[in-house]
Amino acid sequence: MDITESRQLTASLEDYIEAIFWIVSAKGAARARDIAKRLGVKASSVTGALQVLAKKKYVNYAPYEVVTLTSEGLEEAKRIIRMHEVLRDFFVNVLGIKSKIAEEGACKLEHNIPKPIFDRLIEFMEFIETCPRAGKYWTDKFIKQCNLKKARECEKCIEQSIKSFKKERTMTQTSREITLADLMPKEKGVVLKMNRRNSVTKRLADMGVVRGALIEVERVAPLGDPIDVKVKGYHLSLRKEEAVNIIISRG
Amino acid sequence: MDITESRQLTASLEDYIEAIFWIVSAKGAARARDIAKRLGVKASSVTGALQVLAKKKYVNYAPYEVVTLTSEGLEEAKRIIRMHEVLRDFFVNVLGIKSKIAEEGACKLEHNIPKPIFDRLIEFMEFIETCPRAGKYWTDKFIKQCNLKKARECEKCIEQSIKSFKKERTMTQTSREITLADLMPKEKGVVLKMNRRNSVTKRLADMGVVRGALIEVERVAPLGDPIDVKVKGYHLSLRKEEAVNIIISRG
DNA sequence: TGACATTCTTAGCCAATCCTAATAATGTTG
DNA sequence: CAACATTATTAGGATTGGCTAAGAATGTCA
Ligand SMILES: [Mn+2]
Ligand SMILES: [Mn+2]
Ligand SMILES: [Mn+2]
Ligand SMILES: [Mn+2]
Repeated sequence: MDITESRQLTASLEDYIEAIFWIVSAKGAARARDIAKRLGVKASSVTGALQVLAKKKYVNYAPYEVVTLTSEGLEEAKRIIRMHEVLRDFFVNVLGIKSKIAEEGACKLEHNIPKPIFDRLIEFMEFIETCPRAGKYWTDKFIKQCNLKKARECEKCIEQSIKSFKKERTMTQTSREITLADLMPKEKGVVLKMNRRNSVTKRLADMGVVRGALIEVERVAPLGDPIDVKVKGYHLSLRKEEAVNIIISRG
Repeated sequence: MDITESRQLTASLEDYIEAIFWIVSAKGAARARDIAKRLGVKASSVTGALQVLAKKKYVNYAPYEVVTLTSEGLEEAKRIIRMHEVLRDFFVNVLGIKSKIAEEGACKLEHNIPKPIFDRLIEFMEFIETCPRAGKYWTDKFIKQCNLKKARECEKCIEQSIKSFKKERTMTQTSREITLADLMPKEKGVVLKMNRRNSVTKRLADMGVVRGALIEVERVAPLGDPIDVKVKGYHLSLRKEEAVNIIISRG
């Protein structure tokens, strides 16, 4: 009925975009054969999918030539990969699932998750990481217990928990405020304050860099600029002058 | 290639089975129109699905007659509904998602979850409910925080947590052992011991009634027999003489 | 019982997504 | 550059799962 080309993406097409993204990341461009291999389909199926994706303007494609993503395609790829990674991290870090099964499961489910559930899952994972009553030790406890098929020793856990609560409390009281630029790769912090209000902070706020959010440093360039961080499943790249305006507490 | 009829079920067919189960539960038998309405498809699509399901032996079907599930169909229905309910309960009870979105999301995802992930999710939900460091108050805290978009007051939470840990510890020490038959509907307990080893306890063990498992009483018949319980997402019906052999601690 | 309404099935269509087999384009190498 | 290998596309087909439209079966009620 509508004359305009539908830009709708099916689960299958999303997987093609995802695959193309990763192959392009690794090799600069994707060939049909690479895509076929990665997705476990025949080359003729890839040609068909590419023609559809090209019509929808998600890929740059001409017969017998290599494939890249358009800017719209790149946007979609990032969206899909964010879904994939959040789910995978939940499976691995919280549920303690083995990496391979977690990847496969994430890639099956990533296309069907309602947005409110996805958003809340991210918040929940943050809550687990930052709440003093849970934390890494707590999830590890769960995973270990599952793998050992062993009853919990709550007595010990409670005692240790009370101790670490008290320690954390005194630490929190004495710890100085630092900025995001002070963190090393793999370190995490909780956003306390954003010093400037401008278009950049607004963009960050849309991505979830708000008071209370958990932020993780992924990479820091040699001269400390830019800084790659992860917030709410988004991978962001910040300039140092932006990072120093984000006041955080280590944790 | 294989001459035998495939019994493979697609996501769509699983939804038909699920729908038929609920309609039969409510009305004794399902008509094509009921199914069409529930799934939001046209009646002709239902006829097609029913013909496929009948060939695969999941439904009792003859043209113009009402539909019921075969015993294989019933088994599948229970499996699918267990998936659905576990996911829904995770979304509602842990993530604090609104019931309608949780139902829809569960029904989308239920067909694609790898078994190890599903199993571990159940264990994780049990862990949250039974670990003294988490518990209902903890998840409520998370949900409330999300809905109010309000920073956590960890100080208070920690203090209260320490207090309730100590209280729980003394309670646990003084509490007498009771059996599953002593619980009222909606009460939960953790399995401490199974007094008898026989085919019944073995069947229960397969369903997850083992030491440490969380078990919830759903309904108790007027004379206290049978007792409907939920364990690991399974709905089981136990006779009282079986229930008294399951030693639990309340909570 | 007969007319009309409702329900169900059939026939035919379409889109998505995979496949195989044949063919075309491209790359490699002596 | 010619022969051969590799890679990509096309053509044709199967399956799944929806749809509309037409008609058959069934139910209802005066
Ligand atoms: Mn994926
Ligand atoms: Mn995927
Ligand atoms: Mn369902
Ligand atoms: Mn479903």
